[in-house]
Amino acid sequence: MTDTNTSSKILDAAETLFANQGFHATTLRQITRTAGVNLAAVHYHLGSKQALVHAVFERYLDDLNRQRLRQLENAVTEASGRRLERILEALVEPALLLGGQDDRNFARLLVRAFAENDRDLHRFVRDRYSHVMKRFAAAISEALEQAGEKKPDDAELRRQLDFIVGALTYAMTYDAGDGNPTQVAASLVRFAATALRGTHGSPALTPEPAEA
Amino acid sequence: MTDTNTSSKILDAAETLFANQGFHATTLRQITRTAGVNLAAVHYHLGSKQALVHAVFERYLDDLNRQRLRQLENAVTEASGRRLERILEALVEPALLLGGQDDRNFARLLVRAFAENDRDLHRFVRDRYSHVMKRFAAAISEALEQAGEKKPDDAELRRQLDFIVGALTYAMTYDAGDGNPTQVAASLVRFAATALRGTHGSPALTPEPAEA
DNA sequence: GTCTATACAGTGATAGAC
DNA sequence: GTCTATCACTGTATAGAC
Repeated sequence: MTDTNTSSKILDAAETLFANQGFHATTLRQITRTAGVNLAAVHYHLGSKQALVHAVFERYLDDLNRQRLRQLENAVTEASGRRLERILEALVEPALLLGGQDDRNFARLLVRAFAENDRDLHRFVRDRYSHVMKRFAAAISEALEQAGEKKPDDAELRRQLDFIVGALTYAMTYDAGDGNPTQVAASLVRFAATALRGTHGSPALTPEPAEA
Repeated sequence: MTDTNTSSKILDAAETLFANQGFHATTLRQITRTAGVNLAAVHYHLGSKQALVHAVFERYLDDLNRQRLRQLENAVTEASGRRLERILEALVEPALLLGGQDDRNFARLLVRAFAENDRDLHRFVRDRYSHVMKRFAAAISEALEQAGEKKPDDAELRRQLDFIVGALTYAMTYDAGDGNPTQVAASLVRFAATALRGTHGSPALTPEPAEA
């Protein structure tokens, strides 16, 4: 925010303007004017508007996932009764509850504008943070295995983690008036934990889905 | 597709180009050239590029939700054992399995570009199809109530339906290679049904979330 | 009413001087 | 590294022909 070099000034200005106006509506001229740098500087330092969006996105998500992993480290030491919930909270809470209202606005707009700029941004993000999701999948699998009767099927668990991330991403787009984020986070954790336990817990009662 | 009037020609050309290139990358000049009409025609008939996007979006989602409601009508007549699954299939399958590969590509891109053009497109869609979600919420509530021990809490059920829609929306953005849509649909239905039954079914075993 | 030709201000990008 | 000048192209608006 108070960085002095040109790249950081551009990133900071872009972050603020994107949060208030969205990606598409924000022009490079606005950004460079706000940052107090020349228009051409953004191309020299970042390459293109699309690359600038990537960079802003990356800086935000790097931070988010760092916090998730930190919270996950504490969660996996939890006694088995609530461990699954603690793990899911580590996934959900940094995204929904983090920071002040400004941060939440930014998160919301960032996610809302997810698909705006290029068609493979989604894939870019998924690849960049796949190790985080792998880590969560492993922790969830371990928690279920310890509490349940069998080792969860990996492919099925991956799909389910995607469902949770999808629900979370959708919830991140809520406007301020759309509901209490604390309540939403708690509901999502309960929803996900119940589904995970129910589909992996007791083989006799929950038949495997037909593997097509 | 074979409509002769100018409006339909524009909508058809836009639909195809959007599906192949995304909203943002597609220019009005491309659209009008493909449609064989004058550039100004899009403003005369639709008003703006944003309005054109709305119109294309609307035409697609009207169709999708019509099919959902039709499938829901059959689902609610199902015997109670699998009724919840049938209802969830009515929500999920038209979105994931519908039509040929072109339709699926279009659905994927449409959803991927959900937030692209204006910041309240999300809200626009939610408002326009809220009656569909109300109908599904009522059907799910009824199915749970009949099978379970108590009437589900409406606010909680609404949140959960949002989670399911979020997971579904996310799954709609999968690329062709990302997984078998039939498998994804089946997994999502099972995931959602398990969560719904588990959180609303037996009060003693599944404590209410703290209502903040 | 419907469509065409034309113009306009603003965009992202880039070559080349400093 | 930075800046100016300039480019092709964008969405939009409108005057006027059919």
